[in-house]
Amino acid sequence: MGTMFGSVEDCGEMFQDTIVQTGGASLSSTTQIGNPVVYKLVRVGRDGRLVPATDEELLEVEYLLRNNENDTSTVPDPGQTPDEGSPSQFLQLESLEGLYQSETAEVYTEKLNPRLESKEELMYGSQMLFTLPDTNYQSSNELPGNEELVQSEVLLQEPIRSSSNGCSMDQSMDASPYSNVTGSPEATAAPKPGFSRDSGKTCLNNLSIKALQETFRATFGRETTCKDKRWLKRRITMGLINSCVIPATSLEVNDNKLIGGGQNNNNDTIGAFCNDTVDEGRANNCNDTPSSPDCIKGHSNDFGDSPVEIFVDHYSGNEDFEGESAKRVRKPTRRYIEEVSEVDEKQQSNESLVPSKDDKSLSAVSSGGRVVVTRMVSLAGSRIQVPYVSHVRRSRPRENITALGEFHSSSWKVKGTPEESKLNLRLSQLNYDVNRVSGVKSVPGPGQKELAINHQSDKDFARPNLSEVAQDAMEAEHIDCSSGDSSDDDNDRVDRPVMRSVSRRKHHRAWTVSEVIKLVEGVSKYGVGKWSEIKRLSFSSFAYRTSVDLKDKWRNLLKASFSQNPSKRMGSLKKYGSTVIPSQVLLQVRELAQKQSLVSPANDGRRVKESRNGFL
DNA sequence: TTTAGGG
DNA sequence: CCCTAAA
Repeated sequence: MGTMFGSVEDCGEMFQDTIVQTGGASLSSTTQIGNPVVYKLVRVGRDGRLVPATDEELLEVEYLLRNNENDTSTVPDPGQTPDEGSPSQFLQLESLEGLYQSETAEVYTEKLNPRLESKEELMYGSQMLFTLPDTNYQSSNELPGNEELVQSEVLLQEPIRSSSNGCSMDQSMDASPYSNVTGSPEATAAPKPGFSRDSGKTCLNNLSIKALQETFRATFGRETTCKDKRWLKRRITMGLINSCVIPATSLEVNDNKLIGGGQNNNNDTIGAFCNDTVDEGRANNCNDTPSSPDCIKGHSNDFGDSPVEIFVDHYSGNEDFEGESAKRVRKPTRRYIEEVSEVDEKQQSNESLVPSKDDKSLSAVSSGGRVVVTRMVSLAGSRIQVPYVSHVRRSRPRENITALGEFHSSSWKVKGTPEESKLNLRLSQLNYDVNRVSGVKSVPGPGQKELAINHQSDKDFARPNLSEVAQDAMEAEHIDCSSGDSSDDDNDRVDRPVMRSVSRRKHHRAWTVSEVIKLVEGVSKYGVGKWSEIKRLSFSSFAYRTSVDLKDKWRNLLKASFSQNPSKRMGSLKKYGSTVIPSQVLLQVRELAQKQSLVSPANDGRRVKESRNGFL
C-alpha cells in the first residue's frame, strides 16, 4: 500500500489540530504513491463505542508525534524544507509543499494517477481496516486514554503496513478502524483556512475562488474547475469533516469488529464505503443544497451513538467522480477533442487548401452535376460546403481514441510545464515535416521515436508512415511497404499537429507479399472464411492484422485475381506504390476461390478437407 | 466473438 | 480500413 498520511483530529471540533505525518516505513518504496489517510483519534469506550479524543489527548499525541520526528518524517510546516529522506519522500514532500504552487500541480496530479492501479489494494487494505482484531482490544477498554493514544500514535507511524505485506495485521491496527481516508493531509500544510468548522468556514469565506480551488485540491487531492464559491466551500468543509457519514445501517461495531454494511455501489473501490454519491450528484451541477444534514448531524457530540465514521475517499486518484471531470472525461471528450482539432483543420483548409471562391463554385458545380463535386456534395449532405472536411473526418478512424490516449499519456509523462509540452508539439511536428521530406518512417510520439529507413524512390516523398514498432523488423524482408497505402486521405498538410499524425497510426498498413502469401497459405489450409483461425495460426506474428483485415485482403485478392489483364493491373491501377502481387499467388487465390465455390457451402468440414488436399 | 458484407 | 448486422 502506498504511503499513508495520518492525521490526528479532534473529533469534537474537527481539524483544530491536525498532525500530518508520513508513514516512514512505507515511504521507502519509490513506486508507491501517497494514499492520504487521515486518522481520527478516538478512544474505545467500554461498551465498544468510539469516543472522540479530547483536546488534551490530542495535544499529547501531537507531542508524542513531534518527538518522533526524527524517526519519521513529518510535514507539519509548509515552509519547512525536507533535507533528508528517500527520493520518494522528497517527492511526497515536494508535492505537499507545492500544493499551493501551480508549478507543481502537474507533479501532484501525476502522482495521483498511479493510485488508480492500486485501487484494489487500497480496497483490500481498507477492508482490513474495518476489522478489529480481537487481540489487544481489551486493553483499550481498561486504559483511560494514554495507552490508546500511544497505540494510535503507533498506528500513525505505520498506517497500513500489514496490508501491503499481506501479513498479519499489526497490533497497532486496533485503532485503525477509525481511520479515515480523505483527500490529503496537505490541508495542514495549506494556508490554513482554519479547521474548526466554524472558523474554517469563516476563513473559507475570505478565500478567492482560486484559493478555494487550491484548497479543494489540497483537500481532495484533485483539481476542480468549479467556480461556485459556495459549493467549493461546502465541499472543502465537507472534505475536512470527512465528507460524509456512513449511515448507521452501513457500518456498525459488532464483537469488536467493524462490520461494513450493505451500501455496495461497487463503484470502483473504496468509494463503495462512502455514501457520497448523492452529494456527488449535487456536485455535478455545482448545485448546493444547503447542507447534507447527515454530515453535520453526525458530528454532533453524540459520537458514540452515531455510526463510526469511516470514510474512504473515493476521490483520491479517481478522476471520474467529480462533476467537472466527469463532464469532460467520457465520450464527449473525445468527440470534443476531435471537434476541436476538426475546427482547426477546417480553418486551415479553408484558408489554404480550399480557396474561398472554390467554396462557392463548389456548391454551384454541384448543381451542374460534375462527377467529383457531386459526390462531394452528397457527402456533405447539405448545402454547406464542407465536403472536404467531412471527408477528412470520415477518414479519421476510431483508433484515434487510443492514439489520442497514447499521445496524452506520453505527452503527460514528458511534459512538466506548458512550455515543455509546446516544445514537444513542435518537435513532433518537426519530425513530421522531416519525415515527409526525407522519406523516413517514424512513430512521431513524443515518447518513442523509431526511425526506419524507407527504401523507396518511386514517390516524390514518403508519406509519414506510422508503422507499428514490432512489425518493421518482420517486414524487413519486403520493401515497398510504406508506399502501398491508399493515398486518398493523405492530403495532410505539413502543419498538421501531432494528434493527426499519431492518429493515423494503424491505418493503411500495406500488405507485403509475404503477408499475402501467408494469407493464401492460410486460406488453403483452413479454408476460406476461417479468418479467425488463419489469423491465429498463420498470422500470429502479425499482431496488427485482424481477422477482418485478412478477410478484406482476401476480398481484394479475389477481386484482383479475377480481373483480367494483370499487366494493366500492375501498370495503371496499382501504380507504383502498391505491392505487386506475384501472379502465381493470384493464381493460387483463384484456384482457392474456385474450390471454395465448387465445394458448396453444404459441408464446411469437407470443404476444408478438400482445400487441404488440394494444397498439401 | 466471429463472419459477411457494405461503405 | 471502418462499421455493422447477423450468427
